[in-house]
Amino acid sequence: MSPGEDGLIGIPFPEHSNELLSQLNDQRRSGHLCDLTLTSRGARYHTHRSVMAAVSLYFRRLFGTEEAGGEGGGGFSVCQLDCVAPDALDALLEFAYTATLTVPSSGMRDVLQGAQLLGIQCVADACREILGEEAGDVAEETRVQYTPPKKVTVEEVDVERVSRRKNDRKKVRRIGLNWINHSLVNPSPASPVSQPSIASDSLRSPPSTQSLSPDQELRLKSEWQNGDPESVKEPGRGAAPNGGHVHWIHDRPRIAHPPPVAAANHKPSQNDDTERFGEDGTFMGSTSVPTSASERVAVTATVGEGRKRKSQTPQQCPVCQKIIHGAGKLPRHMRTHTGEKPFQCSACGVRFTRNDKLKIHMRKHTGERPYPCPHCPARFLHSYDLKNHLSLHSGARPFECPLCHKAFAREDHLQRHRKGHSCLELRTRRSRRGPELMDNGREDGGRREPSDPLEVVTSQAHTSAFHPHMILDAASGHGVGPPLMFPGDMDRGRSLALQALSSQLGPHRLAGYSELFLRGLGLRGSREVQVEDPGGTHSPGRLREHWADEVEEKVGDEDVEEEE
DNA sequence: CTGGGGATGGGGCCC
DNA sequence: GGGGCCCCATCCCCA
Repeated sequence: MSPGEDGLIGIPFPEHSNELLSQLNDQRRSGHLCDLTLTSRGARYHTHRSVMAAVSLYFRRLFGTEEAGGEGGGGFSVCQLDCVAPDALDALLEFAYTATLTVPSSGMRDVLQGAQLLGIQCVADACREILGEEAGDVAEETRVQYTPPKKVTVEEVDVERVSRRKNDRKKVRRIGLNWINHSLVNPSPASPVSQPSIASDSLRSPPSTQSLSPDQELRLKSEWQNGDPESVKEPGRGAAPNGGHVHWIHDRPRIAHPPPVAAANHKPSQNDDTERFGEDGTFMGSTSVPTSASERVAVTATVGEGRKRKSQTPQQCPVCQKIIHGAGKLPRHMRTHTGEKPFQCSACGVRFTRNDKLKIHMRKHTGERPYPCPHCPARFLHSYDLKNHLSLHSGARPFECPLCHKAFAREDHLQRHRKGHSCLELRTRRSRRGPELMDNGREDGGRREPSDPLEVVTSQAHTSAFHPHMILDAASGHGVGPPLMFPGDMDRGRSLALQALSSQLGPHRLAGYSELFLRGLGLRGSREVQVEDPGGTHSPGRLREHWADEVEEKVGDEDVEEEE
């Protein structure tokens, strides 16, 4: 969706995905519209092909090859999965339809194996996390870890005991979105040791192989179609607990579908079903994998703007599809997927993925804190810590909440504030921004464009406050604004009201009704007075008008046009 | 909830 | 091209 398109208004419904999943789960439980039956050792589970294809790399590719073979995606199928324990299969189905994996700890290993066989990477990662295993350890059937049976909800698993908490979460998110797309580079999704081999293979692969030519793709598809079931039948690597097969039984009518029009040009990269956003949300550009040096340079030019010079030879991660800039950086990045930590502290044994991080860590043992504060005796391990610390001395709080105008010294604290529910104050219409407002020395007034689409959403989801400017901006067709969102339940009515209004008036007209509409929603009025100068013109936090003012500019322009 | 320190991943520069 | 070093952004944890 592009809110920037003229005349379009985008209204996200954040609950939609949950409701959709819930509906699908209801259908599954009732057997309604189920077009796929999974069997495991006599147990039968009705499900939906589309859901399984969405959640499982195995099914995705299986159905994908069917599609490519003109067999179509409809009909009814039975898939025999004796290599996946019934309980594990049940848990994985529950996960697919609820985004929550509930499994007794004693069955975690079965679930892990099932997840790996079916290519449900995020579940496999979570299981590994719980089992305390590195990727690839699973094949070591000799490892036995007994844990008392207890219910564990993976979605809510608190991995606070694990140092790599954030990374794992990120990894899960990334892989959940993108790993499936890696099917052609990793043609053995069912292999329990596939994940580490991905990395190592990719590291051995020349960069040119990271972008598959159509021929390569077709060849790999063929390999998958022909070879992968074999690999499943022969887990060989200790995968199948019973040495069983994954047996595909076709008993549905074949519906001939023409092969995808762009099959020959279809790349296994982001073009499929994921946006081209990096882990941090950076838009990777409209091209897929850069296949030539010039293309790579072009991508670099669009992605890396922070430094003076472009990075050298961006490479695409075969796992998460992210473009990694800089020569020699891909192996470093790959370790974030493999969990490999080759750098160990000789003093305490802690391991790190990167040598430079180990070096910083060693400062803890040596007592070295190379970043001293010039104003106080404080010293810091990281330069950025010093930077943060210096803001304390300066008193600068350049990061201000656009809604409650609370100022923060650190950007991440503002982000936390905005993502949380602490901002209950709504202050909207302010006097027009004057030139004095950019008084924090930053061109953007302390504002950073949210690079992560999720961040965009959460930014708008911030608090229960309804941010009218977003509507106006989107409706006015200026287009730079993110999509609309009314995050809280209390705003749902407003959302519905907006829908109704928009449907009657049309988005263009809606913009013209800004004042009326907002007044009707009771979102303007008394606040206007108190926000005229909430902090004093020269207060440290008077750096204001980030997102709000930016869109307010547009609103003002719109108003002028309306008056004219 | 906020302030502050630490951890971690990505990018740029350089050798 | 690989890797070291550094800076930066972001996240997590704790008080």
